[in-house]
Amino acid sequence: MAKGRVTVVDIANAVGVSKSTVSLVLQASPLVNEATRTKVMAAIRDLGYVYNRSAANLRQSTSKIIGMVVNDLTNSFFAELAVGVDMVVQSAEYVQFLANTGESIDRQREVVASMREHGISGLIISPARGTEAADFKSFVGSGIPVVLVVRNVPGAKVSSLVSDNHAGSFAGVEHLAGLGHTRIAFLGGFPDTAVFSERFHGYRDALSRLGIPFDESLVVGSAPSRAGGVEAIERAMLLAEKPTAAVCFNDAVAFGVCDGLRSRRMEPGLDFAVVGFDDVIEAKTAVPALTTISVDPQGMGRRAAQLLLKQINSGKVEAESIVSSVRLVVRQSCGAQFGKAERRMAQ
Amino acid sequence: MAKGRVTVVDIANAVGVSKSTVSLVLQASPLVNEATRTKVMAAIRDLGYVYNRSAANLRQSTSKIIGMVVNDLTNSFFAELAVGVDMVVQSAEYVQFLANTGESIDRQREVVASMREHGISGLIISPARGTEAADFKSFVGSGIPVVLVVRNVPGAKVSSLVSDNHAGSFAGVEHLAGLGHTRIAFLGGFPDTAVFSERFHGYRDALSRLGIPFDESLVVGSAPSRAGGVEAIERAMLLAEKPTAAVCFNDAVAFGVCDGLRSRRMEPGLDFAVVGFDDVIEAKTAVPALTTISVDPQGMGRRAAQLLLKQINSGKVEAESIVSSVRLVVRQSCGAQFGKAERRMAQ
DNA sequence: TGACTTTGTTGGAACGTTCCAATTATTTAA
DNA sequence: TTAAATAATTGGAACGTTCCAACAAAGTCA
Repeated sequence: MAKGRVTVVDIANAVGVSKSTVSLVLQASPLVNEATRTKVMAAIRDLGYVYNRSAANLRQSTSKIIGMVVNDLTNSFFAELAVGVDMVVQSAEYVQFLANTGESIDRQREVVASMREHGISGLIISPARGTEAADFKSFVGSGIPVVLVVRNVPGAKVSSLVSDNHAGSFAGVEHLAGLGHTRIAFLGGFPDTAVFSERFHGYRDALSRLGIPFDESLVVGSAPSRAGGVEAIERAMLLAEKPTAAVCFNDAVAFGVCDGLRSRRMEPGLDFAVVGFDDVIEAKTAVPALTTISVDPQGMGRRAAQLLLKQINSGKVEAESIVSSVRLVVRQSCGAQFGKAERRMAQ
Repeated sequence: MAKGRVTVVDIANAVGVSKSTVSLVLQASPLVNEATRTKVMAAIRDLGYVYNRSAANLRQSTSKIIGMVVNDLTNSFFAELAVGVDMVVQSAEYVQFLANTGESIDRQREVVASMREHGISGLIISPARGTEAADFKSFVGSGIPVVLVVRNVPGAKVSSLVSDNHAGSFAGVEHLAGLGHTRIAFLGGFPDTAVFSERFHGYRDALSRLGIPFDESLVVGSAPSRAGGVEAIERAMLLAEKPTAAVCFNDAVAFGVCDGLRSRRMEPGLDFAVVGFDDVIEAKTAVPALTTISVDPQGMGRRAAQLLLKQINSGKVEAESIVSSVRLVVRQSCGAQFGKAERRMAQ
């Protein structure tokens, strides 16, 4: 009792077996007799034993821990991504370290190093802007699987799971053009990111496919946030030839665009068509409900975790690149529910 | 090289010192000579050594890990709470296990047990509904500090950090009454939670202090979400004597209430006054900007983490109960910016 | 000079588990 | 009856670190 902590050998003594037997019970081994198993279990309960995974990890040199690093947890897209990961990680009886980098590359380096010291057996990361392939060298060197999610890092020899950004904004533009729009803006996002570039090229390629001239002044970048969206639509509305519709970098921007429209007494869906990107939960319940490109962040989190666990279990780490398909979800913010006559948009 | 992993003894051999010396270098001990320190550091870099914290934990029986459990990470209030915790945890060079329970008590029990097995040295938890004091017995027994955050659990002998819910809704009602309202509803939230009861009593006590009769039909519960808010305002508007204003259970509900008002062609702030609770980031940028009771979830997360770290470091775990003060933030959704004549609300 | 102190360094024993090879007890096969 | 197979258990060595007591070398004091 005086000793700090109850260990396997304590329960072994209490029951009158060896620590090895207790260990076998803990691992649910079929080798141990039913009678002794129940006795051991009883002692475990009575003495208040708690399993020490650190010790086990040390011996086995494998842990049931995975690392999860996101660049912005306050963005509900990433929060849901984390929830998706958490779900499969939990049901596989793993536990996750979660860290938020807030786009800081230094912070990212710190937490990733710390996780590595703690012996994670895999890492899922939505990398901060400016992450380089070299940042994962240490992992590929020691055979620890890494899954890049949402954002890819060129040249990194690790797996990745990203959404089909090009196809997504392509579909958004097609849809708006089908409603009669020709002045379609592309709003929000930082132009120096891979995701922006993919979504932007989808937008541009759709325009050219549809024979709509591309006008550079209609693409206005901003922070990928609600506040950024407000700012972007304000800038776009300063143009001589105003847009009548917009494909937004993401849903946060799209909500900001709606806010900005309202404060100039325009109703999204009626006076201006807005298409978002991501389909966060609020998109469905907002008023007007947001027409958006559904990426299903939670599903993406689940798939990323499954991919990672598969690689952990198989032992071999061959990088796999998955592009997850997206689909357009038509709701109200694009005005598709109105007849042409009812919409008040210039076309 | 053939051996799996580089250890302290490998670098000790490479440099020509003992493993003890290498260990001292790793701990930045002042006892070791500057020359040998630099030699050891060089070897660490060259051989690609990575520190094994599991082994260290085993020996020291203390870890640099804390556990963080939240009931709903998809709610941005809790996401921000987690970010706040993460900030101070990271800068204290700890790392956090984060798990989401989704209000499931079973899941909560599992993850908490798992974290305990992994040797966390403290736990911050926003408990799922139905959590009992007994669920923390194992922690108080072994002297591991626990901080309950957002929701308290009666009878639990652990620290807690909750916001002043009573004062918050009291202030909300006072403000609305000051604008001339007398039919003030209390919308959203599950009535069987402690937070609901505190916020509801603040509402009720304010009414009685102000001499406004309490009308039970004006309090309508719902899920504490955006969808729940839509539902709650719809039910409230079915009343013969409709409310003209509402204090909402939280911001998510308040946004839902705004959505619901709009879909019946009423403008929040102009036709109906809405006050939220929590002050999530979107509250400021939404249109109309939400008048709300500011709780500062990120700050709360930071304070909770500081409290926990203080207890971890001091070694003594005396339960501390902190009630964090709140303040009313007046924005647009309550209509305070308009003169009495401009508001279109029945009063 | 001898007795101390200071500055670095060190081997070995822990920490709590798992794994391996060895052992005993029991059953089956011939 | 003995040999072989099966079932259940076991002691001890590992895993990679930290801590402790001991020690050597050099400097300080009177």
